[in-house]
Amino acid sequence: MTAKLAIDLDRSSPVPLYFQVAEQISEAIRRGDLPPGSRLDNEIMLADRLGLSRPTIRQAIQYLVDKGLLVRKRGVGTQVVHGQVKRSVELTSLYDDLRRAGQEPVTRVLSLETAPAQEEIAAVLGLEPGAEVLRMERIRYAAGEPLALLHNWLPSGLAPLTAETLSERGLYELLRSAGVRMRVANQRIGARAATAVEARLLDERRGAPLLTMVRTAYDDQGRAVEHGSHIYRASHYSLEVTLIER
Amino acid sequence: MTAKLAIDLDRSSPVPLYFQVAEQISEAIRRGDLPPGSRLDNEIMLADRLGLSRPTIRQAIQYLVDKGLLVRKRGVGTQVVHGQVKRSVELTSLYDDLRRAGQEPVTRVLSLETAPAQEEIAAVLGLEPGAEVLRMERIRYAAGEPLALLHNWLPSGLAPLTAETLSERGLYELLRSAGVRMRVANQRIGARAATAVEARLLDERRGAPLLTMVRTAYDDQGRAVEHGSHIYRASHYSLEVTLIER
DNA sequence: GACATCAGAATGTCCTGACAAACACTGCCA
DNA sequence: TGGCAGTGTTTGTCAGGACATTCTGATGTC
Repeated sequence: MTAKLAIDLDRSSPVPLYFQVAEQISEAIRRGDLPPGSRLDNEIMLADRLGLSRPTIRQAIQYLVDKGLLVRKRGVGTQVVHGQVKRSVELTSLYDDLRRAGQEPVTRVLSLETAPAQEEIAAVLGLEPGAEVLRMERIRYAAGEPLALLHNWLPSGLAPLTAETLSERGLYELLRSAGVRMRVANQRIGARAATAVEARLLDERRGAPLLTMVRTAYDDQGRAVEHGSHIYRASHYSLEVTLIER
Repeated sequence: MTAKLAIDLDRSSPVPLYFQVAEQISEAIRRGDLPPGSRLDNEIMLADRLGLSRPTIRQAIQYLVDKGLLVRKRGVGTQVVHGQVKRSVELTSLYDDLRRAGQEPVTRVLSLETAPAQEEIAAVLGLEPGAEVLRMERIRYAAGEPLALLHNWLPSGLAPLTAETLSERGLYELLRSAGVRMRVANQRIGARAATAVEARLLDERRGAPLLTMVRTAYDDQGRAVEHGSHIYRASHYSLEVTLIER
């Protein structure tokens, strides 16, 4: 059964037509106008009805297929995916995650300084050994409890960061608003027992299981923009990852 | 500087032309013929030289941009991404990971049985409560040491699995060769201390930190095809995830 | 009644053509 | 010498058309 699905286009807008179409289909799915399993009109009909060409419609649909919202099958048609597929893969930060979960994260900046990079850090960031890097250490609280100990290194001069802004907003948010566009991140997730120092900072017992994450994020150009080594209280936090295979 | 980059096409092959182009560019990057940062010819020249149209070339390049191998900028051109971007996001299994790392994983099947699904399991798999599911428990060894305790539930009748085949190959490999096409997976990663039973099975001390992963994988249609609850020895294993943001 | 065959429907691939927008560079002018 | 406007290059978007491939369901035959 085909929903009527009203889509209106603004040809004078700088937003590409295919994107306008994709957004409105996506909205319809989110609203429930297009329930899981329902079939879209075929591409030619859609193109006809909206006064667009088939490639434009295809581009819109392809965009949503890549995001995991739609499924196409040759000879069959395009359907809204079944099941509660979560949000697409995203480069999220702990801060974003907590905010989305309705919490009010609080950050305490333990240290923030520029210094010559240690050899290992310079290597992962792709800098000359000894180049200036910004090094910071923070504790993130949620619901009044310490949640994670965050340790980051950034190439110096990337963004104007102060202890004050870092207390109020997340690192990724600050980087994004400074025009840094992160595109690829590699993260390694492990676990280990808390040392005495870590236990004290995180209000855990020594030997308590901690979740560790080491991440390096790269921008458009493949330049490293951030390296982080974080530990989380396993009793209070777990990581969620959604993978989509093309 | 533009490498000459020889690409030969087989128009009689069933492999799409855009894919042939993408594969060969990808190969050239892997071989080092196209070093990071080097510029590709512009799309029109490439199309001209290969006797293809520009949309076909664009499709090939877009494919590689999505995989994180290339970067495009309007008015500038297309470049090979800097930095050592790892493999794209993939739905990997522990077995695949170990094989790729050059190890020879061994699996011991502890149990394998069909039974009515518990309520919770039926819910995550999207089945009627009490529907038949295949439940299995395995231990995975690498280099002679126990590495992980794997607990899985599958809708019954999905693939012909026996304790014998499961000892020799990975679950995901078996599912794939049975025609199951996994496309989306949601995984939650955490950590906790080992219980006495777990410690004995994994040759750890009680209370040792373990990495936990709960994953549900869905196919093309959004139907759940596998649910797993695994624990890994944190001292011997860590998870690696690469995220690409579009 | 079961199986094979065929037609219709839908997406997949590929082509040609055109204009718009962003970026880098050059040369002009103050 | 420094800033600025113009110009060329390159990718981004969009149109319209053609044929191939694959899946579903109906038809027909044994």
